[in-house]
Amino acid sequence: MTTETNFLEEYDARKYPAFAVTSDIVLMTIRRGKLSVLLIERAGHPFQGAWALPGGFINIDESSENAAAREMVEETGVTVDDAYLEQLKTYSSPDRDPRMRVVSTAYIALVPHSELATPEAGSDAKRAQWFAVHDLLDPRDPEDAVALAFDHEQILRDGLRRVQSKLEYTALGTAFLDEAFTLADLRRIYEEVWNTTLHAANFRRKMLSVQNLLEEVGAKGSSVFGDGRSAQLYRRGSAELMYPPFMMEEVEV
Amino acid sequence: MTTETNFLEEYDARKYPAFAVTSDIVLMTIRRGKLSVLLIERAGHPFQGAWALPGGFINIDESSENAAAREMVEETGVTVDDAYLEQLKTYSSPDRDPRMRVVSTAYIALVPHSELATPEAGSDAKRAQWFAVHDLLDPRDPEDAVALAFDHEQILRDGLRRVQSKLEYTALGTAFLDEAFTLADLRRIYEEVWNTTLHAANFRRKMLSVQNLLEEVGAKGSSVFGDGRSAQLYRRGSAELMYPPFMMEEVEV
DNA sequence: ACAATAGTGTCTTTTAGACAGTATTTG
DNA sequence: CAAATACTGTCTAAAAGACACTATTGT
Repeated sequence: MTTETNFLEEYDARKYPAFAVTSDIVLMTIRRGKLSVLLIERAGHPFQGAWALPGGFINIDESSENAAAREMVEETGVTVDDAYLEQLKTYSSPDRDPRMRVVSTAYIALVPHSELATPEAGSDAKRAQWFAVHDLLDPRDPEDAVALAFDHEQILRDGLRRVQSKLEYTALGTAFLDEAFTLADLRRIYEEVWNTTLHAANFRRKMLSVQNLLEEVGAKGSSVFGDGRSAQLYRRGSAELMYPPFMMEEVEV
Repeated sequence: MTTETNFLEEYDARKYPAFAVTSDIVLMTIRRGKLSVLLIERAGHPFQGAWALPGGFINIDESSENAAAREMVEETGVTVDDAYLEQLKTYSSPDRDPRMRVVSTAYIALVPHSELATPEAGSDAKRAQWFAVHDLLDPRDPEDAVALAFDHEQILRDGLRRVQSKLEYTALGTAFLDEAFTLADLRRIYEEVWNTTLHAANFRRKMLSVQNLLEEVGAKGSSVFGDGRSAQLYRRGSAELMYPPFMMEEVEV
């Protein structure tokens, strides 16, 4: 921490504003065919009883990414090996937490649902629950409306948009799936994250046309919710990026 | 963590690790035809004499974005009205600053070069200088190599990549230009940021085909470095996004 | 056998890339 | 007028979208 002598004084932390720094995690999976996010019910004030993203304070000797991974294990039982983890954005509005000055770096975590322990397995006894993301953010039924604590609804919206756009030009969709999956499985990921329907034949042609994106695994299996003919299994290949990208429909202005 | 009711006490900042939080700014412009970044020579330890991104501690009552804008004015004379400002990423490795625990949120700022006061106009007397980004990050001449302080080279690389990819699907290129510009001006922005050459006729067709991306301004003018026939002037239109995108060449693997 | 989904082939439309050639303006 | 760049038109290749049809598997 310290190397020299005279500037130590000058940079004493007490001479600068001190902040609490947290990591919040947007943990998403496809559960029962729906894009879902894990939320935790707040036990204390403020926002008591409201739902919030899992997260917590980062330790003095760890990075915020490390903190995100640690909190995720503690609160959800998901370990980083299973999860894709990516920094989303940092939220620093001075009044985002009424108690104190907290700067929070949000992370996106994606997991195959099969990897998940029951959320209740977290070490502390807080109640955790999966929520369907689209129902929560754009409720058709008023009953689906959920009030999120702090600025967590904004964080969730930002996280959803990030995942949606990354599906366009990366192999990120596979992060929702087990190692071996069918093209129908992958297509359903796209359909659910984008909240749309896709043309199966064209989706196949597109995905298989990208070099090294997917590679066949030497077996056939049934798609997750299969009900007919079983299909070729694939695993993720070495290509990280799709070029040209596979774009969502243009957003209406 | 917290489950109790006397939360005020429990959330006292002194009970949690306290961090210094800073904002660093990747301020870029096209100067003399080259994509350039403003760096400041460090006066004190560590990395004394090395070049660093402008930035500084955020105040207890402001957001990190606000701090970035404020520091930019203080150190470079550029005000936010002139600049495009966007959060890049947060850097939080525990050993990124040898003196103390500092978490820094980096921002990208883009300005038309004509808007710039001389960098020396900053309030504190530190030396500021423009560097050509591509020469700095990928020096062909060993003389161009510049050692950046802290993890600022990584931040600059991340910032460059962000700007490069945003040119693909947004109207961000116009942030480098004055209000009225020619298609040749805009093309030169793309060429310089992507460090490539583009086909002028196809570039024109692409840009003009996106609805509301550019609108004619009722006059002709000469391109910034024009030497022949003068051209139609455009200003940025209402469209934020380009669909379909205008992609860089595929990155080699 | 039938239902259901996997997978193939092909036609059309759109977009990208290349490039020839004309039009205008500056010096 | 010459040099230089703006601008237009057109051909070709690649990719996207739509859709008909065949193949294979589970029940």
